[in-house]
Amino acid sequence: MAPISTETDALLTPRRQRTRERLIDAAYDVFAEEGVHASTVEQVCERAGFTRGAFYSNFTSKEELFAALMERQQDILLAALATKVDALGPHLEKVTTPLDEDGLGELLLDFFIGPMDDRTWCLIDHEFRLMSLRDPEVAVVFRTHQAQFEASLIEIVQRALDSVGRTFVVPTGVGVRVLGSLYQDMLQRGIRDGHSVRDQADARTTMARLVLAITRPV
Amino acid sequence: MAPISTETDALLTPRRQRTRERLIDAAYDVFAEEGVHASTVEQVCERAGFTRGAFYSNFTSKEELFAALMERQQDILLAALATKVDALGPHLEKVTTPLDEDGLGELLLDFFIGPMDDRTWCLIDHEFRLMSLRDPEVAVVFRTHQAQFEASLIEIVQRALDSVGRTFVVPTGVGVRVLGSLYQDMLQRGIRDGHSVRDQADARTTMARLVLAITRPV
DNA sequence: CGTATCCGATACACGAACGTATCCGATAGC
DNA sequence: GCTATCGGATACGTTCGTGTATCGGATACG
Repeated sequence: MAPISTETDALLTPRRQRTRERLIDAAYDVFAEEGVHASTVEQVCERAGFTRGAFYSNFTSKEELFAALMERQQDILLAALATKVDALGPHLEKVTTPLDEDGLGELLLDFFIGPMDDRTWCLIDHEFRLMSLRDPEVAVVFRTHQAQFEASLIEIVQRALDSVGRTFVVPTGVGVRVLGSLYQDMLQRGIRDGHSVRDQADARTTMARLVLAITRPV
Repeated sequence: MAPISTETDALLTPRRQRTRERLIDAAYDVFAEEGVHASTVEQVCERAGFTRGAFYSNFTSKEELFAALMERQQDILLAALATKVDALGPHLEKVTTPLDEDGLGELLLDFFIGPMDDRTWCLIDHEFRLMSLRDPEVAVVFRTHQAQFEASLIEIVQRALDSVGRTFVVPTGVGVRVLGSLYQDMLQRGIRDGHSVRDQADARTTMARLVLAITRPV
């Protein structure tokens, strides 16, 4: 329950950095499986192939490790989204034909899927949200991440809709949130039911229909 | 981490029942504030005004207590929804005037709000969802609850829409899930930002606009 | 090749939560 | 009103995770 602080000390020997990375990698899996609070420092170290000595040499607490983990994941996520934005440039020209449901669903789901579809990430994200509901200090961090994420997402969805000549009938921010919420919902159902959203055909068509419902030809 | 079993032993003396109730009441608050795993049996007992002796006389584990808690809340929730369904009978006649945004938003939010708007419940529900993502056994219970809840909600929303002469342009189940997802999203934002959804005017209009977007006159 | 430093391993002491075994008071039945 | 049983309190031992203090080996540098 120590306060979360993002201490990115730039002066780290390569060896230290590698150790930290391995610990964060391990935490990513362990936290997802067991839950952050249920996880012990020992478990994380064991999976990383270290003892607790290594941990306390690199982090002061489990909370600091979690903060470092979230920071890293946020960077990865934003980078992935940035890549998708770029990839959308060429895509934007291709779709000039009248759109069909499947095509649009495919198109949009591809942008939601990828950065977010992983079961492991979904679990950690869900717990992060929960923490942010309890702890105002975490809420600050969460809002920051969320804002950046949504900004990227809005840009992507906006471009995607432009490319097929449609526009939201609700404020763009709301539209994106609606799509995001529904996607999350389906994703979690998938996890509970033990199958990925990827191979869930009706998820695609559901998303596609919703998009058609809350957009109109420009 | 003991398996959750719903042991509703009907043969309980009044005294035992009261003790159980008080423990569950306490758990409701403590679990919400601290999180289920972070909470200790001691904390729950302290808030309930008992010692651990009382607890272990009534429950075998924290998990069993949690199961009993969720069972009770589900009953309360369904009862509240049933009441709302009934209350919708008279309401159904009243709205014959052409609907306005605010009116519809008000109408629908009133049905989402009430059973779900409580911060405490939101926290516990969120954690329950998280548990269901990790533990298949919990997932079974969650799906059951969720199915009953959605059935009630669908009935309510269906009636409400009938009363204003509109119908979904997406499958009803999807429509309800979309509304529910967005509501949850706004609710959680409210908690993070420290204000209730109740006094968040734009939440109402946002919901109203979304409803108008995904429905059409019948 | 020797030495100093860094970093992870080992060992230990402490505290917290658990679960149980036992005790004692209240309540119900006769 | 006396007694038996029930239910919650008390007290204990145990386990588990933590954090720290110290040790030992590897790596960099002269």
